[in-house]
Amino acid sequence: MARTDRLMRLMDALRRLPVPVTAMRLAAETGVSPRQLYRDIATLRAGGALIDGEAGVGYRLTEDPALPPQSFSRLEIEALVLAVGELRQTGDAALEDAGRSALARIIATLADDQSRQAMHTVLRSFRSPPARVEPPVDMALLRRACWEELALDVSYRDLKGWVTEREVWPLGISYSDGTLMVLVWCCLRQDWRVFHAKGIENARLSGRSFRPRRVALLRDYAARRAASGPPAKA
Amino acid sequence: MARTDRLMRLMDALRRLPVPVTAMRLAAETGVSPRQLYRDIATLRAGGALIDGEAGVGYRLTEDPALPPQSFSRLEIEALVLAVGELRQTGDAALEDAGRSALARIIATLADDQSRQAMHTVLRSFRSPPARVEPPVDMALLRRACWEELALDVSYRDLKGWVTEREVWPLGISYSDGTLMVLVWCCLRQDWRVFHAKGIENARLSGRSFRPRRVALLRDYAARRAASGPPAKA
DNA sequence: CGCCTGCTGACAGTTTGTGTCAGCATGGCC
DNA sequence: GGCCATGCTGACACAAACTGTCAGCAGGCG
Repeated sequence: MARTDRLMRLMDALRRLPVPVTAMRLAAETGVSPRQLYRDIATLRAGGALIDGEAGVGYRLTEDPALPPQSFSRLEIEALVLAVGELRQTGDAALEDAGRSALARIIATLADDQSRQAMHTVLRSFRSPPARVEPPVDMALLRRACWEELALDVSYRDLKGWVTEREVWPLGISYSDGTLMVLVWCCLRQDWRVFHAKGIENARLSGRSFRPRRVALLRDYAARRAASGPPAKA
Repeated sequence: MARTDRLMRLMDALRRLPVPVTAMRLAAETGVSPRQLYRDIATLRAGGALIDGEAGVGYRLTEDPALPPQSFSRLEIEALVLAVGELRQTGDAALEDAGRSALARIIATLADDQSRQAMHTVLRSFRSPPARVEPPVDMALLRRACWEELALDVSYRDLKGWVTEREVWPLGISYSDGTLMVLVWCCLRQDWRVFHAKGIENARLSGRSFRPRRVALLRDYAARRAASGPPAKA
């Protein structure tokens, strides 16, 4: 891949050399004819690089959206920003903070200062108003149980209002349509169930850990759902 | 740059598709003959990618050298998974794909194999059922206008049903409470407005680009909102 | 064994990349 | 204005790279 490599070196030269830098100089730097240099510049521009060229002066690298191989595309960052913003709706503050923190770290790895600052600004601007709801249940406990594969004893009030006591193996937390949900293997029904978090009135560690492993159970669940449609709603 | 682009898509496919994945599948995914797929795999390997291929089984992406190692906490990863899952609700397929792709890349950088595979399983298990709504408006156009700072002429139907024609400067896309929203500077009202995406009945580039820059406008918006509460709803 | 799959070589056709030459447009200088 | 340096584009021919087709080998799995 001689060409791709050369384009990388071109970008590097644009960043490194004192501005303005002439096409002739860049051509020498990358070992290519002036004509080809112009073509390479065109390629970079087509790829999103903002290279300012002025007749009689030279080139200036205005912005470096180093999208390709290394970093994230602009759309990907935008998607993550939007997605993390939605976490507020879950009412789970720890989760939201974690999302913001992860996102901040991702943004910090962006190549150039300018897009980094731009994304930070966007991130701050779109902070949605409080409007947060109380987490219906101890999400931290649920998460810990998922990760450490610990069985839980829960009191669960289903959508009809009936309360039952069960041992469940929590597999994951999901959020959709404004509702926090927990996927569990229900030892009472010997089947998968999706509990609404607000229905979990009491949850405590049973002291037992469950087997098979969480990942294996999830795989089974995914396979079964693929075979027979969505599961019953507990 | 067809080839380089295709190699990127190949990497993405390797990260995204359930393992193991056959060469035939990857060839179809990248629109290339099986023979060429083998050549592309060889190219990626030459570039440092650790792709494990086994006869009779398929390919497995072992490690992703394209990213600096980043360490995320388990909770952070969980938050991102949950957040990205919610993107489906926006009805914007491009956005959702970008989110999944970014997430797959992040997960690929996780230190140990075990949590990586666990997250992949979780990611796949929780794929929510289709249930997708049509994007109410050309989101790609809106995004492009935001990024390239291009003014738009829109027909907007507000919540009372009144339709107006305006020139707006789109600043960003937001999603909350099940509704896609677009923050704009409205040239008609000379003020910020938050448009509901479904109310934008027609949007086309006016041919003008706007100043001040998007980031500066967003900063102003954030500052003003901090001073005087949320903006009017157009 | 038969099948699926990864993997490699060879060949031809096509595409792409490249250098050379020519010319136009623009900004700065005298 | 003339002049020069420089960005930029088109045309053309040659070279290099890429790609599909065909063929064959090897390893896992039932």
